[in-house]
Amino acid sequence: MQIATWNVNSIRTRKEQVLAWLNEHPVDVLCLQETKVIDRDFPRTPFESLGYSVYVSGQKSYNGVAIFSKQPLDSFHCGFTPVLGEEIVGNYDEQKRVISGVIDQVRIVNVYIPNGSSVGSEKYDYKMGWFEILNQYLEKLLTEREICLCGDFNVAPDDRDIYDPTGKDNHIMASPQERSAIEAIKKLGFQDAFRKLNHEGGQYSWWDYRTRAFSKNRGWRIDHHFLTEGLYEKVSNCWIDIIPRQQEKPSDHTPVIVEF
Amino acid sequence: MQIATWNVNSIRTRKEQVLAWLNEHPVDVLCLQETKVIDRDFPRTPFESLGYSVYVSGQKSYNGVAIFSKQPLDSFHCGFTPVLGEEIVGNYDEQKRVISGVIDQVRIVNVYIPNGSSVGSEKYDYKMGWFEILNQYLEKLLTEREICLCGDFNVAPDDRDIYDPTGKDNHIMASPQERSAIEAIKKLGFQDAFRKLNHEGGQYSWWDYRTRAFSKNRGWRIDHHFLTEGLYEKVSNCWIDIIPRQQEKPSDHTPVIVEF
DNA sequence: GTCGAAGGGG
DNA sequence: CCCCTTCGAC
Repeated sequence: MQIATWNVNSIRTRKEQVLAWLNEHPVDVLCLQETKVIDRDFPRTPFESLGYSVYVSGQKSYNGVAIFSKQPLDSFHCGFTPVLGEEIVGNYDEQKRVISGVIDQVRIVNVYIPNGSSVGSEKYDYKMGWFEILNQYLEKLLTEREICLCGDFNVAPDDRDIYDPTGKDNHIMASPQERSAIEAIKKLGFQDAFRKLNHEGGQYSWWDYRTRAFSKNRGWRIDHHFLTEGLYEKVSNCWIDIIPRQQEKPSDHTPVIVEF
Repeated sequence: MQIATWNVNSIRTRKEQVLAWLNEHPVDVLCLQETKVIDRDFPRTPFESLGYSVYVSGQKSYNGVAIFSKQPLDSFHCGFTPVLGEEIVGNYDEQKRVISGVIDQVRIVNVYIPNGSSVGSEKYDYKMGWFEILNQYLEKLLTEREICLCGDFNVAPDDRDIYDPTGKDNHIMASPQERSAIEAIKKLGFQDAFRKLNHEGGQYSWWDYRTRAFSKNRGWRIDHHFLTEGLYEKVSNCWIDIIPRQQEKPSDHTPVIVEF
């Protein structure tokens, strides 16, 4: 089974590129982030024509997640609330950042973790609060079955995951507190699929548009698959496909694919 | 000599299509309207690389005209003021709608005539006032040499030039007053090059984006070449190329070419 | 429908 | 740098 994750930065703008990529890489599951479209306007049909079942949870302008799956998903839900209840979740489901379903007794959890703006900002606090809810949500789901938790985490787990880590310890996506949140996920029993087979740095999944970072390969590895032990041990490959980032009008992220 | 006119609805957005068209149709002169860009930001270089001299008169967001010419232009000017003086022109040169130069003893006058919004509106009055100044401007230039007056006139000269003329006599681009303004130009000695060789209706140069008018061929012929007698008698062909209007992300207008 | 602008976001 | 929205224009 191949499961890919890709922050597409607007599915309507990236539709043709995603279709072309799926034709070349007919993965079993594709998890999308930043679809930026309400469910009614999601361009489902072309992906359904490719043989995918399409599951979406979107909002206007911002955020939004989706799962394309060759097999229909079981036990599908959106947001934290169906698992944790409104009491615990509060308003953390207002932004559409979580979508999940089960395929072959594996629960896929597709997340778009808040960016956090800058360390210490209000949005940073929201990010950290979001991680706490995510932790509780995962704890509940772990009682059921194996989990593939993937998506855009907006965190580079360690210094190998940044083109130049010097002076980045107070930088968003690299602060100790954000990395602790990743460690907490690992403590639950999740392991970084990419790091099973790739031990070197220098492989990235996101390059900032603003500084023309891609042409200088000033990237970050912030898109991940975190797997429970039963899946992790079966991982045969995990790689980043930078080709889509080289196209005309690309997303700032590029797909990451795990195979097990 | 071939002279084309094309309202491109933003030269920056249409750059590649105009380049592709010029490669297929290496006309001697291309007159553009609605370039929608200040002169500093006009993408001159790709057209110069094709062998054209580039003359521009643009403004931010709206209007804007340009001439591409295989031979450099003589006696080049922009607006009415160089010919009529500020006294007569008033503020009619604030909007960039006129550009002119001489090639092979022929004066090219490229115009983007105001749309006029709706009959009786303030913008309609501006359009009619603009026609009056144009008339005076042409009278002056007629003392010099033959003239090719071309561009987007925003007027369908007669009922053959509208897909369905019924009930259009109070419609913008078809009102008696606008058609009188075209008649006044003819009275100065100009003749509609397209009508020398095409007597039937049903050939259009503009189709509204809004109503998907192109797919239903609900068009208007509002882009013209008006020629003085010495040129008109030499006209060997005049045709509308609808291919560019069939492309992806087209302008709402398509090129019209005269040959003499 | 499509354009450019302006403003918010990353 | 690129996306989205809202706006006026045609």
